[in-house]
Amino acid sequence: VMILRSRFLDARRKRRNFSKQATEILNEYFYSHLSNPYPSEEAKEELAKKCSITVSQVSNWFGNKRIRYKKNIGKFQEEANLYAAKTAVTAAHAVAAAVQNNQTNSP
Amino acid sequence: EEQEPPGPPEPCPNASAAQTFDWMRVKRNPPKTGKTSELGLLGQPNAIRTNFSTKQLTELEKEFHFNKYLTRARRVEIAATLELNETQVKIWFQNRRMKQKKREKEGLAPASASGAAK
DNA sequence: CGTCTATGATTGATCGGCTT
DNA sequence: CAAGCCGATCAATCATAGAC
Repeated sequence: VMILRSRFLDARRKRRNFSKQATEILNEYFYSHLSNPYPSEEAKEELAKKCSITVSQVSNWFGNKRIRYKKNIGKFQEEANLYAAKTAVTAAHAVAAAVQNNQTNSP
Repeated sequence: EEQEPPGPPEPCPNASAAQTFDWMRVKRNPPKTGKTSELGLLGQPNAIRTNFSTKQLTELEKEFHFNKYLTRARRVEIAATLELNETQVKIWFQNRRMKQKKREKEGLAPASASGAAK
């Protein structure tokens, strides 16, 4: 039938994939908050700024990521471990810095 | 009717591998908006996303331009004219308002605005 | 260059919270 | 207490970018 529906109204869907770095930042947040990957409005704004995309795009990204992740957890296992290791290193550095700071600043 | 076919492919629970958190189990109830299926089936709601026709969307859009909010009477009238449920019309307006708000907000400072400081 | 998959966006409808 | 609205999210789908 008129399956030719909105052929031009959807023309705006000329999307462009996000930069590799933006995806990197979004994934880092997603996997480091896997127990509750729902960034607050403030967090979304911050991520949007870091990724140079809009807040809506950040929302879309998380929405798609959450649905697709739970739809096939196995498919993201590799990615999950990759980012888990990365954030672990970051956390370790943070702890090290904290310890260092604590020793230097001993009352 | 929910049966975990085989064992979840995750025989390795240790390590930092992902667990199954609550948000991953969230399941939405099927839509009950659709009018009772015309196909003889009794109380079986459509349970599927309704596809609005171009004509219906055009009319809804026209009405929205006239009024952002509907009165009960107008809603009944439109629902009848477009052969939709009052709920579907109500929801369409609700979503349309949110869409407009989003659009206004985005098309108002795509470039660097100063204010980020908060 | 065509086919298949990954991905961003759109949207009807649901969920929880608050207001009327 | 029921009904409407908001804001966020879900879930299915569209259409294209990218992998092969």
